[in-house]
Amino acid sequence: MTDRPDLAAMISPLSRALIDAELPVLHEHGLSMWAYSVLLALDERPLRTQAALAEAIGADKTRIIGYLDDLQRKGLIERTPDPADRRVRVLSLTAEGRRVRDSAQAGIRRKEERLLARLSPEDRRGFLRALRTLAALPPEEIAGA
Amino acid sequence: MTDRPDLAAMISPLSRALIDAELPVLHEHGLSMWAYSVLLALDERPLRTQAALAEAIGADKTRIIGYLDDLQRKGLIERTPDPADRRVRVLSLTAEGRRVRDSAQAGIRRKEERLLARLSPEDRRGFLRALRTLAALPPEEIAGA
DNA sequence: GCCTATCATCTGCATCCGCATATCATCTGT
DNA sequence: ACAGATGATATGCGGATGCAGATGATAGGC
Repeated sequence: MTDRPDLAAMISPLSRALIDAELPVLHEHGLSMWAYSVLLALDERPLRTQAALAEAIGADKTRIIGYLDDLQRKGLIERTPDPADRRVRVLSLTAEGRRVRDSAQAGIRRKEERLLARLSPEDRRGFLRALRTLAALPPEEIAGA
Repeated sequence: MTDRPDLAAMISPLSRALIDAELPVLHEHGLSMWAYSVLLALDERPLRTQAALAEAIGADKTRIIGYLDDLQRKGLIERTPDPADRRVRVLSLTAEGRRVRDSAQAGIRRKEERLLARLSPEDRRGFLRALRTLAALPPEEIAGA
């Protein structure tokens, strides 16, 4: 029952392989991993501050600035000064940003579907459900137990 | 059906959180992640060359040397010159190496069990089976499709 | 015996990362 | 009005990483 390879020993190389597989897809769309993460996070809901964005995608708030500059320069996001608090730059996706996000994500999905096709329907279902559950946990909960 | 977060977007942060959670456990045993990987790999089967080891655990063959030096200095592994080919250093775990590996792994398992306890039995089963399947794939297979 | 390939090792380079610090603008509570 | 907190930004440090040589020892094919 408990005889299994370490979780991390299976997950980490898998994560690395996934990223290696998907990075070329993103590059075709002119995106880095961080840039793609930003587009994904902003699509779910607009964020009011850059610090909140960094927090949401697990990025360093100082390192993320360059990526935001890039995305803004390419017209994929907007940084609007918040009239209610002029320190804050409200972040939002442009129509073009949404388009690029959708087309990049479609490419990613195609790759991932071909991977998931190797699993039995039950395993696939359990895998995805478990992954959602675990990915939703705050890191402290994982560290704590 | 296909409406789900990107695999990589769930797996990568999870992998990161797992590592953050487990690193302190390894450090209690005086091990780094790479060192622990080495112990795990050598326990499964002794490897004849260091290049093969590096390949097996996805490490850089030049960067791994320092970790091997450390492990050898601590008496956890042995690097024996191969009489049949004196260029080669045959790698093996010492009894102490096995002991440290076991006790570190027990700590890791405890943490991981507490995490897996959050899953339903079916999801847990599917998750682990899927993980084994996917982790067994060579990276090229993941990249290729 | 000689040429080429292989193994372990060292070194240097460019990159990325998390983190800490500092600056400037601006907001908020008193 | 003033002090302290907060947001965006720039910068530098230390560590880790992938990668590309270069070297010395040794094997193996011819």
